[in-house]
Amino acid sequence: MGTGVARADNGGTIGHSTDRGADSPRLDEGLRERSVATIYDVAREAGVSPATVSRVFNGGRVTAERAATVRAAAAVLGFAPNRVARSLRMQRASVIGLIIPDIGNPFFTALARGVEDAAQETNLSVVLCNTDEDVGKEQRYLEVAAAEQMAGVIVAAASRHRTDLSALVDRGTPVVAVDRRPRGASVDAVMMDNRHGGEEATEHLLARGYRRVACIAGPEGASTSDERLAGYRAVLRDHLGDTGQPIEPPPEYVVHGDFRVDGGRAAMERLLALPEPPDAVFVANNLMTVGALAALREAGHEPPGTGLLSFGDVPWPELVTPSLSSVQLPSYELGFAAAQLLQERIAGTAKPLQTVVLRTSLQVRESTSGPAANRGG
Amino acid sequence: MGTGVARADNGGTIGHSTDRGADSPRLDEGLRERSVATIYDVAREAGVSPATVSRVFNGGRVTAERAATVRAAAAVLGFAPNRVARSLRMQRASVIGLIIPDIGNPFFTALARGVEDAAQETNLSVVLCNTDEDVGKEQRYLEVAAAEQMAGVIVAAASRHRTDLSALVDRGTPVVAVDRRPRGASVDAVMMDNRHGGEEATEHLLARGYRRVACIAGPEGASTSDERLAGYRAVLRDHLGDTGQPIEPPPEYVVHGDFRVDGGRAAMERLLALPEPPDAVFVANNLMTVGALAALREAGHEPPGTGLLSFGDVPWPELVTPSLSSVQLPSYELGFAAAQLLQERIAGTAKPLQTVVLRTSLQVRESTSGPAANRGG
DNA sequence: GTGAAAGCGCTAACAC
DNA sequence: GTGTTAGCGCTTTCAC
Repeated sequence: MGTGVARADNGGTIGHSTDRGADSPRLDEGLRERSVATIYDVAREAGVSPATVSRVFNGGRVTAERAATVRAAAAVLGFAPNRVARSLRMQRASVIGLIIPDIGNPFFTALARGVEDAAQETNLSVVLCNTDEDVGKEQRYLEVAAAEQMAGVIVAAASRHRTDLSALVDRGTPVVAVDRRPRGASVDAVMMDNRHGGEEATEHLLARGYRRVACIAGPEGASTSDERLAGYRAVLRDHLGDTGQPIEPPPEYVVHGDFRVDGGRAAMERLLALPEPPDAVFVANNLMTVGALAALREAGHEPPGTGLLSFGDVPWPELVTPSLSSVQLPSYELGFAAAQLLQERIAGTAKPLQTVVLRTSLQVRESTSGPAANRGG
Repeated sequence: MGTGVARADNGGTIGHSTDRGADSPRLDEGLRERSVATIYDVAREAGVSPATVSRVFNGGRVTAERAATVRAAAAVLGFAPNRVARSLRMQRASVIGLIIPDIGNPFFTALARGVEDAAQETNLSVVLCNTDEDVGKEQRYLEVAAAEQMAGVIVAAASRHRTDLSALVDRGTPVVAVDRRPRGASVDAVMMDNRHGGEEATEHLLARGYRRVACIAGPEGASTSDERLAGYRAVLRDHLGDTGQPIEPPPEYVVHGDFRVDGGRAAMERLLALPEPPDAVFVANNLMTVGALAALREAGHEPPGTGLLSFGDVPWPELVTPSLSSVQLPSYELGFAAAQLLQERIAGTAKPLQTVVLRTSLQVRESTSGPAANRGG
């Protein structure tokens, strides 16, 4: 006792107090910090038990009058619940992790916005971790998420084969994969219809009169890339040219890049060096399109003379002339849906694992208005 | 006691055990989760005390042999320290928060990379929070940072006047302001030399022969904007024109935007509507430059005929033709320095508060190669 | 509806 | 060097 509390109706609350006099030993030797109010302080101030304070802040059953007293006391003391203690007790933090491979890519930042907005609806805060496409860094973040007992994690995996979600899955932390699903992981997933996007893109190019349609694909083995490429291939296979004959693009018309700017540039340069260069190119992601466009310009092949169609908008599309046609990706929606799914799991739904697939849509702009031969003719 | 441990040399370790049989009550009613090993489990497995396990994982003095035993036991059990419990005990989490106003702006993403790289050197993980320039959202994140007992926070404030760091400062959490320093906050800061950048930009424009130099400034009251504008004004005031007379730009040559794309466009449109439009424009941030360039193009005033110089590179500069001259910002370095400063504070340095100022540098490209009148003459 | 009390998993005195 | 032990601040039975 000896805490010298004025309220007589509360003398019994002992054992905890934030009465840390200058003589009481502190945990840290560093700067002397102002002490922070705990539920025990609030309880004493309000003349109730700590349990009641806890109930007030967690929607337990407390009489309105008492609740008001507690809130007032909390306000006076500037009390805010200690989330660390709460997490330890609950075995679960009020935080969800969002792990993305490239914070500089607007696709992922839009996705992050979707996650945040969906998480807004509950009390979960979102923390963002950028792996820079580095599997090691990603692994560390996954372990941190587990060790921090995050309520759930949304992950756009850096690698389909090497990303290992087991640290989380093993301890029962809900995980949702977005955009890319790591091989063999038993988790919910939200993806987009890459194949459909590739088909739509290729069909559009053909419809606009381009005849030698190439594809700058992503890394071989990446599921997103493979599916986009499959869409491209399927359309070309089914397409009959002006002569009524199927168009068989030479195998050199498919080149693989690395989903980055320089890879796109190199790929386009390879394409342009071909004996018969393509008259249109479908590029499998936005960053490679930036590089591809640069290469096209340097070679004097500005779109739409050579058609250019990007899977996903390039960053700041308003900067680019001519404006670039693109497959519009549901990036925000991907994030939003993933966060909703995750929150269902956190709430404890027992539904079987599910995969949600969102559609892309085509945005036609200037860069695919038709081959040079068609224009002015 | 009833824990059924095989190791005879450890029968005394009781009170804790992760022996959660199917009949023992669990905290959560949801999915039955696989139990996670604790230091008590490791201690039992290794035949040592929990304290020793803790020491092994925290660099305490333990004999090499014992340490090896402990590590082996930990490996067998798949033990990873529970960071939540650790944070509660230490009154400090192993996490630093980075709060930025716009995750879509490459300036801030580069800054974030700097923070991450600097934090790599210690065991602190970085969690990123995006406030979307919304002071309310920012406030919530600041409170979360406090409630989560983050070891420190780096914040690029959404507002100079309304951002309130007191939740953190009051509890003694180290805070470093980057890029913008909230008014009256007693925190370390890492800024760049905005005024110098504005001066250098304006001098360059004059040196290239532009004579009617305007400025699209940021929001009035934003310190970063005010300083850039002050640099612009100072140079014009000191500059003598071809006639030996000072150049007095009309007051309409300074227009304020909102640091966003649309604001830049609107500002440029106002400038172009003037009876005597400027022949060069210094734009106080990258996003407004995007809008300004669009307006310029629509009006048929492509740079460099009208000079355009951006404070900070536009996103994906390789996309833009003509290439844009710009004041290069030390964004990565800003983040790196901020994280270093923060880590010093976390380590407990007692240095007085400091403000680090980093220099900008000018990158000359095509958009400022000289006014239309000069070329070809 | 309310209070007492038992931990969540860890670290840091303190004793040996 | 190592073990014992007391909490960090919270939530949640369990009793009343």
